[in-house]
Amino acid sequence: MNYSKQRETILDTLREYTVHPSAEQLYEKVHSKDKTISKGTLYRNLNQLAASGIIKKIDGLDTSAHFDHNTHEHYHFICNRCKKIYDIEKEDVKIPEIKQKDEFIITNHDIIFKGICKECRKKNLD
Amino acid sequence: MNYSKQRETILDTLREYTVHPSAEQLYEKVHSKDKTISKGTLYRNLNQLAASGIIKKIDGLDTSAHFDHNTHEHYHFICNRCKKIYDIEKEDVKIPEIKQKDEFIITNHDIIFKGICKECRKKNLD
DNA sequence: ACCAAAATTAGTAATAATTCCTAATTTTTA
DNA sequence: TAAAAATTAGGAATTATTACTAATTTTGGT
Repeated sequence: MNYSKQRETILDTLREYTVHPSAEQLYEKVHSKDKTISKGTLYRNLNQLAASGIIKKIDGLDTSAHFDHNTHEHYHFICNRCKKIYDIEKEDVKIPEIKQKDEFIITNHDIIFKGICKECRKKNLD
Repeated sequence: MNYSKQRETILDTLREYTVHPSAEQLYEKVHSKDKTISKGTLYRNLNQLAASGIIKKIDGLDTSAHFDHNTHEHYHFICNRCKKIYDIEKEDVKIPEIKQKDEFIITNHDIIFKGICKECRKKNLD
């Protein structure tokens, strides 16, 4: 991968997030820094960065992909009400182990927990 | 939910699958039975059926949602090469348990395993 | 069975997320 | 510093899905 100013801006911007933005959300922020960066460039770079393992692409959270600069293995929780995405540390989960039965070579797995977050639960009690 | 002939056809058709078709794949088959069923009707019904727990909607497998008539809890494996989706029985997985720390009320979770399936592995050895 | 209310439909338009295309520019190589 | 390779902006195209509307079907009470 060659250097490009645009890719640097995109990666830097993603790294400012503690949560995991969608491409659209990231675009807003990237665009506010550099008006000339196009969506094509954003998507291309996010996919390249994910393919080379520098960032992570998370599917299945909602209708769009989300991106995460935190590459250490961890899982996610999405609140069904507010749709916010929280990190679940791997240390807090008993990691699933699968009896492979010679059927599959499993290289990775994602766990997505769903439910109601503390904040939304509180709101409901008012 | 009222009865409708279209919904019956859609559900019957989904139940013919052992794998989990996308809406598009299902549409082909449904359409071959009844040319008048529209995509709008298909999507609406799939979402209604999923909302009422009669079927399951699986996100995060690829770019589209997939649907599963098998409502007993189980996980999925998707092959990175052929993109086929296999069932992983819950009995074959040590279920993850999370230290909730009072933060979340977890109502459900999905696990998606990724890797290479047996068939694709074989092909590579030829 | 009959009828009004509610639910559902087909078909199409609209939207959202993402990829593709192309000519121009930038980066790397040597 | 010039040629080759990679990357870009911007817009068109594609894919997946939802929204809209007038017509039809289903349902529950009589």
